[in-house]
Formats: sequence, C-alpha cells, structure tokens
Amino acid sequence: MPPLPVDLLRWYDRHRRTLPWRALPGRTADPYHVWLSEIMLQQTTVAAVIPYFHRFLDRFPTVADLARARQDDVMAAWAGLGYYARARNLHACAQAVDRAGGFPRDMAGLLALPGVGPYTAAAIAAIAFGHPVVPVDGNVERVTTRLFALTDPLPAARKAVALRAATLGEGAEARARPSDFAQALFDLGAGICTPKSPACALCPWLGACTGARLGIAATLPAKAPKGAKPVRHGAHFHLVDAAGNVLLRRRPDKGLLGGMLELPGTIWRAQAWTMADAVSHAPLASAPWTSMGRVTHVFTHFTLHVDVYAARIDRFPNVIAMGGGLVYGERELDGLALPSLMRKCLDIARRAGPAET
DNA sequence: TATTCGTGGCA
DNA sequence: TTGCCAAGAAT
Repeated sequence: MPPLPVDLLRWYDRHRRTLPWRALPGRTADPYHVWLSEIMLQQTTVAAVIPYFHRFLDRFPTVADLARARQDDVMAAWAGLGYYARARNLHACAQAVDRAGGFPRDMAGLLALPGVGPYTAAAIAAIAFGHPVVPVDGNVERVTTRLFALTDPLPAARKAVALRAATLGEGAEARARPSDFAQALFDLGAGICTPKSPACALCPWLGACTGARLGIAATLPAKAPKGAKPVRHGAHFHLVDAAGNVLLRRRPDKGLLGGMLELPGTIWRAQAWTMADAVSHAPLASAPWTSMGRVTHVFTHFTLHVDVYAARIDRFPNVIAMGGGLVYGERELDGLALPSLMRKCLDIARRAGPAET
C-alpha cells in the first residue's frame, strides 16, 4: 500500500502548526512572507527564524521597502542568523522583484532569482502559487528515505530520493492542495518523522512505511561520513578611545561573514599566534595591548580560536580611519551588522557577560 | 561532484 | 563534551 496523500492531509488538517508566515486554513499566504521565511529557514531552525521574521516584517513591511533599504541595514537586521550570503541575495532579490512588479509565479522565473534554488523555488511555487510540486528539503528527504527504505547514503543518493519524493505528490488529493501537502510534509518531518526517535506510532503513514516495517526508520537517511574539522587561530583587537568609540572594519563582500563588520584582526591560520606576533598586526601596534582571553567559535567547516586584545588610547590617529577603519560609539553597537563571533569578542573585550539570548 | 558558507540547541 | 542537526544555494 503506497503512502496516500489523503491520509497525510487529514492528519495535517488536525495537527498543522501555526507559524507566523503561514496563512490561515483555506487562505493563501503572501508571496513576500513565503519567500522571506523560506530564505531564513534554509539550514536554520524554526525557533531561530521566528523572531527575525517578525523583526524583518516590522522593519520592511513590503518587498518594496526591503528593496529600497540600505544593504548595511539589511545585514544588521540579519546579524546573528548566519549564512550571510542569504542576506545579500535577499536584498538583491527584493530589488529584482520590485523592478519586475512582483514575484514570478513559475518555477523557471523563481529559479532565476538570487538565493532561490531548486528547493526554495518549489516551496514558493507550491505554497504561494499553488503549483503541484513537492519541495524536497531535509524533512522530505528523511520522510522519503524512510517510507521507501532507501539506504543509499546522502548526498550521493539525493537525486534518486528527490525523484521518489516527487511521486508522493502525484495523487489527485495532493494536486488539489499543493500548499497544504508541502507544509504537511514539513510538519510530519518536524514533529513525527524526526531525525532521532521518530514517533512512528503517531504517524499517518505508518502503514505505508517500509522503513518502519523493517525497523530501520530511525537509522535513515544514511549519510556519508564527515571529515575532521580543522582548527584555525586568529587575533582580534578592541581599540577604544577616551570617548568610548570602538574601531571596526567591514569584511569583503564575498566569502566567510561577507559584508559584515568585525574588530580588526589577523588572518585565521592553522598555526597559533604569539602575543608579540599578533600585536604586530594590530591597527596600532604601539598601543598598550592587554590580553582579554580567548573566544572559541565553531563554523560549519572549521573551529576558530580567537585571542582578544584590548587597548584604550586618548584618540584615534587619522591614519587608522584612512585604512578603511570605521568608528562607532558604544551605544551604536547593538544595531550593527556584527556576526555572533564578533559579539563574543566584544563581550570578552568589555569584560561583560555573554549577550542575553 | 565537492566545498564553502553560521549559529544555537540538544542528547 | 563532542557531534549532530535545522524548510539549501552558490561556485
């Protein structure tokens, strides 16, 4: 017996989550809200996204508002959410949509937008425009590999899994409710068919699940082993003048933490820095640098240890400002595009506790 | 196809 | 504590 869309939809009608970007039952969500939430939700938990989603709608009520905003303000609003290329693409996408007079309503048009890939295009098409497509995210991959007991490891098997996932939405009931069907798959993956200890007893598709019947559901999807995470070292410098102004600089627009602000610092390398070596790279090597301790930050593909040094001087020499340095007052820091790593560095440099979360 | 790209929560 | 994980895209 194949998994029947009607069984999933019946379950969804009783158990669907209420989320800020979701329309009420029977209504169609705003494409701007759908798009914004989908970008934020890429590799990011619902709990982390919710406050950012509210803040964005508050600051940028329409896609036109977002298009007209300055990039610095968009980056600052995104600060802390991670994967900052999403924020740059978000801004560029808003401008493209605003110029076009609205979101494209077909897959090809959606796929052409910055930051919109196969998954997000399908999600917007299904949820905002009612196209009968099945967006394949991590939830859908998990549900699909378990339903059909697909044991080939990801990511190599991704294409085969996607083809099988598409068959889930072929029934007439699914094609009649593409938005609900897509979101029902998300809710099933998030609440029942979870990565660890899935609640199979509560699953509307239990009777159709080969993985459950074989007792291997919880082990799927199989994943290729990951390589070891290398360690890198860096040093960053907190230079403050008598008025309490802090010296920052902006990172290049591409690459890690692209377009975000940071305390001036060394490159991040495999070899640890001695204090003397690090301070020789400080924005003002002659300042009275004091070691404030070490911050450890785990990125996706490496672990970073940052030694933080602080110094207070009377006033900034002009030569510093000429080198691309940016000076901000202490009270301005909260509203800036500072990634979490730099919040940690600032906290330790100012001998304050970690920012409340 | 394989890397690069954040962050915080949780077992 | 360490590793795993989250509505992936770009290169």
